[in-house]
Amino acid sequence: MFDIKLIRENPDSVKECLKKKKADLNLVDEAAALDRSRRDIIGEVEKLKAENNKVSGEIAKMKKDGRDASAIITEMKVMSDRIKSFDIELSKIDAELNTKLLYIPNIPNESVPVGDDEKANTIVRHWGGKPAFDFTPKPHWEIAEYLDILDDKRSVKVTGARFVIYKGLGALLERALINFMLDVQTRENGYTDIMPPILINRDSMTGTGQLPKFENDAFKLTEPDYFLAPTAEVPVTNIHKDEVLAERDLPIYYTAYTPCFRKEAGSYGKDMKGIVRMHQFNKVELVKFVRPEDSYAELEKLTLNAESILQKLNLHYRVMLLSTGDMTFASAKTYDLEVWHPGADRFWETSSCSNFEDFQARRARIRFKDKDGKIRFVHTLNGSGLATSRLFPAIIESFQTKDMEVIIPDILRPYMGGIDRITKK
RNA sequence: GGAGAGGUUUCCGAGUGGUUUAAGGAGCACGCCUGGAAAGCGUGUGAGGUGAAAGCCUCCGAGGGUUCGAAUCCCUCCCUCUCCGCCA
Repeated sequence: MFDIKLIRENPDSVKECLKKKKADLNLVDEAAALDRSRRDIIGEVEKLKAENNKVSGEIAKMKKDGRDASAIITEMKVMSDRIKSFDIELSKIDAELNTKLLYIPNIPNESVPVGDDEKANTIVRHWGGKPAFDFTPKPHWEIAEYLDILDDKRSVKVTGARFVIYKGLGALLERALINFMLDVQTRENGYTDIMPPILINRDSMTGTGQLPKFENDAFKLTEPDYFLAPTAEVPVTNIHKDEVLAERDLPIYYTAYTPCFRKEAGSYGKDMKGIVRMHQFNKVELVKFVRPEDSYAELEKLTLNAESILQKLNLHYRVMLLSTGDMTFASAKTYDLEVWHPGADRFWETSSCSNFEDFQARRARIRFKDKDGKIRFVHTLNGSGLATSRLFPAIIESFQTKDMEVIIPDILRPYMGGIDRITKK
């Protein structure tokens, strides 16, 4: 949620910042105008209410003394009607203003490169190197089909396009990855394991910023008014919705595995091969609630926590700092981790690590009481740690052999009953 | 899904149309007392909005309604508990 006070105090610098994020700047002026009339009406109606409260007390006293109050009561009927019509007007303006604010994106941090799209993203660092092959590496869908570990034909019968069935050692590898990632984050990096609900109510979807603007991107139940979680970020961040935390509780680190559901609206026909763009995929998520003064240091740590998974798996990747035009609506700063897919001969985003500052906290009303007893919004962060739909292919493609076997990375073998490779049955 | 009972401030808990400006108690904070502590006594103790400030306004699960006036009466919804049904 955008802070109306920033708009009230300095609309021009707000617009300057939001321009970088390609926001509709009219929203700022419209919000400013609504804020002005809102406060005008509050001034009026509160004067009337104060008067009304005073006279009500007098009426009570007269009744008690057995005096006739009918003249004043008649007078107060008029007053009451005036108050009611002001209140109706006010709640209309409140709702309009609130809607405007919910459609304004977060302001990017100063360290974020300014640009229109992903071309302006900058490479922060590389890790590892492209694996060398003495043959042409195959894409994961060819290997997976040969090894019979993924089935994207029968999943169409069960559901439809962009769903996949993991089978046999494919399912085991998927399960191993999830367990391995959760173990690393809980045992080494201090995250608490969470298994949240995956059906989400409207208020929580609004809290993290998916609604109201991006309702078409989410799967939705007809009854009740619930959505399928597009990421564990939504249920996990909303755990502390409407709470005032103690400063000593911070920072809070949560990790959660959930399936994630996305409509991928607007991507028809794109990336149809393999499992990189599914309507349902698996992801381990990292979520943090921190003090505002710590949030940028915490973003660096969170990104390293996500990177550690790729390093332990010995997968080549790069860290990108997203430009203002490529960032999501709610984010103030985002690093993407892109893992190398040798068979596809390209990098694929497998993690997105963001600091939302107080944007989500304001929407979801997540606050803390600081040392001086002052109540402030926390900063929220999250990052994938990681998405298997991009990680599974990276493993299949990076560790393939000439005769289409897949060597299991050492660290995953204990999670797979000790097997060292996937071979054709 | 059915029947019943509930939801009040940090917590317990009173309140069934007008001195409720939400009693009382506990907890917490500060002060007095004390060699120190406990007990006792006193004072204070929520959030949001608005305003330069004093102050004022709003909030008793949520949203509507009745009334000059609602924690209190009416309607809808949500949640909790008990019993029944169903079920992994």
